[in-house]
Amino acid sequence: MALTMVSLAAIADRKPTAASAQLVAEGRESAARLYALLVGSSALHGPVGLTEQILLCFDRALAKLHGVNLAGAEDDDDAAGNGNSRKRKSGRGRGLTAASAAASSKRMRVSSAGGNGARIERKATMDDKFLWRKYGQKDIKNSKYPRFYYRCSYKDDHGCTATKQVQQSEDDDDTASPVYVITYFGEHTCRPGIDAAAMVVDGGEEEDQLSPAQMVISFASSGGGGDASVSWPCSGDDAQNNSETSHESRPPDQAPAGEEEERLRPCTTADVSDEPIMDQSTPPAPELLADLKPMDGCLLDGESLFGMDELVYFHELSAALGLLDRDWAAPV
DNA sequence: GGCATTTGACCGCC
DNA sequence: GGCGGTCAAATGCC
Repeated sequence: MALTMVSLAAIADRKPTAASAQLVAEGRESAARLYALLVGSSALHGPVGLTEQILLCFDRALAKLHGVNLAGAEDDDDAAGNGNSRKRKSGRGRGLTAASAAASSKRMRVSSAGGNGARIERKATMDDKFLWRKYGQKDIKNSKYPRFYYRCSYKDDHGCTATKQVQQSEDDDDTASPVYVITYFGEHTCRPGIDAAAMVVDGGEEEDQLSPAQMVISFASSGGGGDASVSWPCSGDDAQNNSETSHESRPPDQAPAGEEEERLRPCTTADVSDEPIMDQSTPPAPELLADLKPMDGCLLDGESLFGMDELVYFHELSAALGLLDRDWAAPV
């Protein structure tokens, strides 16, 4: 189940293609048929709930494939600067192998409104509960901004292999808040039980880590105008360490009038229910991630975070997109 | 002095 | 040879 959801999220974050959209649509239709069968069996509440979640995730994937930015997250390939980081193939002899890098890479996006570039960059990209040490910087071909390389400060002390790469997105040049794409590699062995990368995918599902998961997190501002959604494949307790996620953070000193860091909170289920999901503008301070409540229904241990009205919405959306047969069962 | 950062050089893959 | 990732000496900061 978790693997399914993560895969769907991964699909959803890639650029839409007719082929992939069709595949997702077909998968969605199959899930719908399964749902219809399960609904016919009154004693199958568990499977029904799971199927509902599958349908929701398909809907989200389809919506993204067709440019409906439900999660407010841009394509991470573009965000990383023409996708170079995605194409990482060689781990080099001294570093991560290609396999290990791909196995555990997790990405997230962090934005921060203008101002002191260096300070903001650090503020926006370093507050993830881990102590990082910069060990390199590299200009990336066809990318306007350099890529920064960090490793866990406890690499020497504890042999911690966790590393991360930070690169400013070129997509947001025209905005006041630069967006940083953070890619995590390896695991934090310095703090047993905590792994900034692995946290993204549901714990214990090794398969999930065999390919970079594409998680999307967006945040709403309580002040309005900020919409939000989160695709969160792990429990809320792990929220602070989620990576391969997208979120934007706007430091308080650069926040628009009336916004303060304390108000920058991740959206909750209620946020999503109340507002249409199109884009995020006011992200939380990373430290606030610790208090995040995951709101995507994908992997929340049997708890669907979407109401059925939302399912209908996605159903209608998919139908409007012309991808799906209209006879698949969307429960109301 | 200790630590983190910077930056040119090096390595390995394609 | 180009490229991305890492190393390690030099440098800066506290």
